[in-house]
Amino acid sequence: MTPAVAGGAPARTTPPLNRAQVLAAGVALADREGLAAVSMRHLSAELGVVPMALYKHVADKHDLVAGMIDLVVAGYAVPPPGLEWREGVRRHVLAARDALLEHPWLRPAIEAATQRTPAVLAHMDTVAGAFAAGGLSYDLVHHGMHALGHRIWGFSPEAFSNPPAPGTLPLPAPSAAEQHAMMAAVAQQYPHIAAIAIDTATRHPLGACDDQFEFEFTLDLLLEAVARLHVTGWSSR
Amino acid sequence: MTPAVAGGAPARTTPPLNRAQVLAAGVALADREGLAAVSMRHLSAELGVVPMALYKHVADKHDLVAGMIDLVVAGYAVPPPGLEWREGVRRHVLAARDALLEHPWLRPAIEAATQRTPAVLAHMDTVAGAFAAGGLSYDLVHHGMHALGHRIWGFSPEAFSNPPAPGTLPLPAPSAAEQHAMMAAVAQQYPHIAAIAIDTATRHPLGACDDQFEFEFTLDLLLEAVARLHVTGWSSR
DNA sequence: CCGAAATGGTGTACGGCGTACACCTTGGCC
DNA sequence: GGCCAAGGTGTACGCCGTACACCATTTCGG
Repeated sequence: MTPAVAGGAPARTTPPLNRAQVLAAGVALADREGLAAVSMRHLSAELGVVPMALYKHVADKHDLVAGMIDLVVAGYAVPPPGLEWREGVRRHVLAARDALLEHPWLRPAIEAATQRTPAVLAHMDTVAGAFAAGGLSYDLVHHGMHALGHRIWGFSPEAFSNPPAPGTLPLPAPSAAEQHAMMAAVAQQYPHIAAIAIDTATRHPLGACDDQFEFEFTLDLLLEAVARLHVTGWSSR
Repeated sequence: MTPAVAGGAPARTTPPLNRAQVLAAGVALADREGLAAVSMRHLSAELGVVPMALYKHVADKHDLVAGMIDLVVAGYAVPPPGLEWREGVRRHVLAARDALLEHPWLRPAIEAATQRTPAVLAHMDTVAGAFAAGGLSYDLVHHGMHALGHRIWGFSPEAFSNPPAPGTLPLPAPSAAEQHAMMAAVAQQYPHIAAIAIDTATRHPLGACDDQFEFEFTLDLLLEAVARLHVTGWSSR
């Protein structure tokens, strides 16, 4: 009742939430249980609060995940200054990839996102700046950025299947004979895919594709191709 | 009552549905109203049937959209045989792009998909075959396919914003003065993006990016880079 | 110091979603 | 004629996002 000091009314049992805490909790929840688990109800429970309380801090669900994306993208590591431009761009992209590997939900979230948020724009600007530091024309920077595409965010657009994804296909493992029969059938119908699989198996006996290698392979392919255009004075018109 | 001929009982007022009809109706609905409008309830209503009836033809929602994807991908145009390999791959990818432009929902659907279905595998096999027709090693074919990534399906991974998307931002258009102020602020914070925008504006006075040009630019960049690796005998090990 | 406003958490309710489950009708076949 | 599978129905459940009215606490200008 009396104003200050202490010992009076319960004041406020817990300090009020704020947007940053909500977003951080969202990121933590997505890291732990996946993007699908980030519902307003689930997240609010996590914060010991009723679902509608979140709407005091985020406009709606889209704003929530946009904020989560922003939070992670703002944390992308920044390479040291003064690098040769190709190395600079390369480091930026690989730094983004590092963050992305820590937050597997980020990729689908970015793909589904419809708006560009501040940190996201800032990252794009930074990468464009890394190109421009090499003296490339903004025309070439522009097209080079398009060529990198989502690689700017740290992931490739994979046409080949992702790993089965946790929670999918709890089928009993097929027997060895069944596996053999299936592979034979696949080889019949998809001979080139089979040939690739065989080639890969002989080259890397233990596992499937090396994602990191594929990523850097294409990244360097693109950077080299852009560099070649640069030295030959390419222009889009 | 009596068996055959005609004129007896109403028989069946409508012939029974089948999977193909359900998938086709799903594609048509997605074309018309977008992927979000394809719910079991909505689609079933479209077919004059109760929601649960669809489950007699489709295992679940995922199976439905997988089937829809399969249906469209199976319809990708096939270039004439006998082309030089780069041109063959190029045509396959551009044919995929054509189909994709007719079905804007396909891109998010593919991105969200978790399983590879038969037509999808067949398309991958076909493209791999187009590479292999040029005598490229399967090692290089493999990495070339990874480099193409989702371009195989006809779309690039665009880091730059998609068009605002129908049904978004019904804000009143900002006044000219407001627009000017906003652009100035953006130019302050994102100087390189601003520089790109200015360069593009001077180069193509009328519109934003030419998506088709960007797509083919990167496609050709990659094909040329792969071709260069091919002639120099590249290998991943 | 008081009262008003702003801030932030609550409770209820609605319409939509995917789908499990039990049921019923119809058609074809022995 | 009787059976069975195929295909359509009806009901119900538990999720989802969020509109809206309400209440508690803090903050702040007069």
